[in-house]
Amino acid sequence: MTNKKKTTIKDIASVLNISAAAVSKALHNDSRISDKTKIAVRQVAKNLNYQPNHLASALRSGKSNLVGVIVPKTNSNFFSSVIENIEQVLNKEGYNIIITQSNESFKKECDSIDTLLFTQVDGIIASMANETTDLVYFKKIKKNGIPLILFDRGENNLNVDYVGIDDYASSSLIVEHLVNQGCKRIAHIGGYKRTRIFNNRIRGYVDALNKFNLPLDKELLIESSLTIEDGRAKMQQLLALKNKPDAVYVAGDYAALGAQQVLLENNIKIPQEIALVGFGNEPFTAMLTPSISSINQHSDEIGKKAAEAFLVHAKNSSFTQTLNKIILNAELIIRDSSNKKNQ
Amino acid sequence: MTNKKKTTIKDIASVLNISAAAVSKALHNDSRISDKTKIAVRQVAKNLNYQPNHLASALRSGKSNLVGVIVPKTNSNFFSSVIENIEQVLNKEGYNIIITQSNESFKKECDSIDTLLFTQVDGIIASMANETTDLVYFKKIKKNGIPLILFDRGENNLNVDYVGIDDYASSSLIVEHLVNQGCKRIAHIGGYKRTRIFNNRIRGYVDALNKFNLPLDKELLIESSLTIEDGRAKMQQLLALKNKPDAVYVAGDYAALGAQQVLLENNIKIPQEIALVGFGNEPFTAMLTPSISSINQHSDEIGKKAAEAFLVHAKNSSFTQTLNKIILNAELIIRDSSNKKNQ
DNA sequence: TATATTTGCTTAAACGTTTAAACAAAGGTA
DNA sequence: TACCTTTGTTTAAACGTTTAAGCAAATATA
Repeated sequence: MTNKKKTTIKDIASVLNISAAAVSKALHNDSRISDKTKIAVRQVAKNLNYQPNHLASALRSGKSNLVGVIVPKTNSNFFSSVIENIEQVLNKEGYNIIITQSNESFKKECDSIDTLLFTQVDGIIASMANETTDLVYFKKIKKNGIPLILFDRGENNLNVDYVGIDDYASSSLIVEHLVNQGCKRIAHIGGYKRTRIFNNRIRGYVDALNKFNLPLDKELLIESSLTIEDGRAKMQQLLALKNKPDAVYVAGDYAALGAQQVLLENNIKIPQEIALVGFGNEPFTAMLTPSISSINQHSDEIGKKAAEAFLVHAKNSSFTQTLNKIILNAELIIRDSSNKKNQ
Repeated sequence: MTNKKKTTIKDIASVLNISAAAVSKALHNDSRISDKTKIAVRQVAKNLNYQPNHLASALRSGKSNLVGVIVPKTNSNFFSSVIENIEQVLNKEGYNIIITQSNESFKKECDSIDTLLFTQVDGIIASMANETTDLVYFKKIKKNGIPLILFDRGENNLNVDYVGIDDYASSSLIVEHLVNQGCKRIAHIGGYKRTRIFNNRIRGYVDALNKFNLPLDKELLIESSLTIEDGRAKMQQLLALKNKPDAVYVAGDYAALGAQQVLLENNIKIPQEIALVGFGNEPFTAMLTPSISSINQHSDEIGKKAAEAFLVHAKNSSFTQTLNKIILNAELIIRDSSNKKNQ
């Protein structure tokens, strides 16, 4: 009942009176081992409930078969779906993933990187914390010669692989849609400008306004942490303006939810008085009343592409990490919160 | 620029002209090594950017310092917060965690267990998938002699540690509160009865009705998967009754959100016509209009206690796994959705 | 002074695997 | 017959640590 010793290849070898090396080769289907031996080895392995010691093979081969994944927080559908897809692709190739949450904290992110390096992961796939501006720890990953793949929050000057959607074009899509709905004063509750993706969304917004000959009103462009709470606060700020907007484009769904609550509490009709568009296509956007239009970020594709990008490096050990952007087209899902024609 | 060989203790040893063993001991602050040598070793280690090889020490010591965590899905605040707290406690003790999501699928859960066993984790902390009724894979963990700690969805007959809240008493708290609000027909949209925690909530509900001399109407007791979508469906089912309820207690916040949407769409006043209570205290419950009353499951405490329970086993290697339930008192957070006095 | 203890290190084996090199036996080729 | 190839295996070293055992030198004890 107590800790019986684990079965090793030596145990199998001694049962069959062959060498441990032969067992190892038989289990790896080496062409120089006879079918007879292979079958016998597999049978004994099964009988003794043999489980290969991953640590020993990892030590010998210099590969841990572990990939680290760092996300700001797993509690959104976007990140949990990305992770799920990374896991799916990598498990098939014999890799396991270690997930860590940075909680949007720079310090926690640095700790996570140290931990993952210590654990000898074969690669790191990461989306950066909101706070992060100093890239020294990500450079440390590169210095260690470990493949680094960034996604979503990660576009930068590190010259590594990046997988994400076209944020600039997404903003354009949204503004165009709102203009088509007859909106003239379109506000943007954006993320922090220092984060590249949010900056791209802001640039896309500004350039699109320009394209449609709408003036840029600085009061209508606000930076936010994009939490529900901050979405509420920034919406209240917009409602306090003398000249209110007739549409609000929020760079995150949670903040859009907060904004919507404030609008509803103030009995403002959505989309007639103020139209609302979010970003991320979290499942709840479809379930709210009114449902919120949003940008589908293709979390499944992002996860798969990121995992595949890692595998490319893992297979060519002589890799040199260079800038390699994989940009997916995003898709605007139009729902009730911005669809006047449907009302 | 390319993969320079990693520094090992041998490199440090040869620089100082001492043995590798001395270096190892110096780094572990062995009392039999002189301060002079310790200081020199640490200095050289730093200069050469030495990173201990976790795989080698794990192989030698038979411990991987990895703990597997299996959750149904990370995308709720409850699970991501439990994970965060587990990580915090375990990192301090030198452990890293590997998180896997079962996606509520029995098969995926089994795969996760196999993967974690293969990775030689030192322990597994898990919350079971909705689908799981067959415990054969969890028994496999026990058979492997690896500590198993269950939390939230995991109460069962496996005779292992369990950390969770008092679901039975929570139901009682809710029913009592609703009775105090003057409700007489209290419905319960519960989870699947086969899952112990949901069964406990159902029993608590039934017994509490009895205690307050309210009749049990089978039409008002419904099993659900507790997703937003199913919460909507089950609420619609309740509204279709000739004799509608005047309160609904939903065993999960996401389903409660779905239920609330249906109520709002039907212009039913909350809580005056129908009062609503959820379960889990997801942050969004406080942000909705009306805010939803809910049960605080103390995710932080659950995470910490689960990690501590693992550490107890890890420190006494001669452990025998027995039933050890840690049940936390839950707390009812009363908000607008069930507070008539406030309206 | 002789003996015991402490200090500070070294040696060597071990953890469980993988793999290059060696080699015997069997079969093929000229 | 003499040599080459293929087949199927063994031997031994290696991956980077940890740790029990050993030992010489310094210090303490009587």
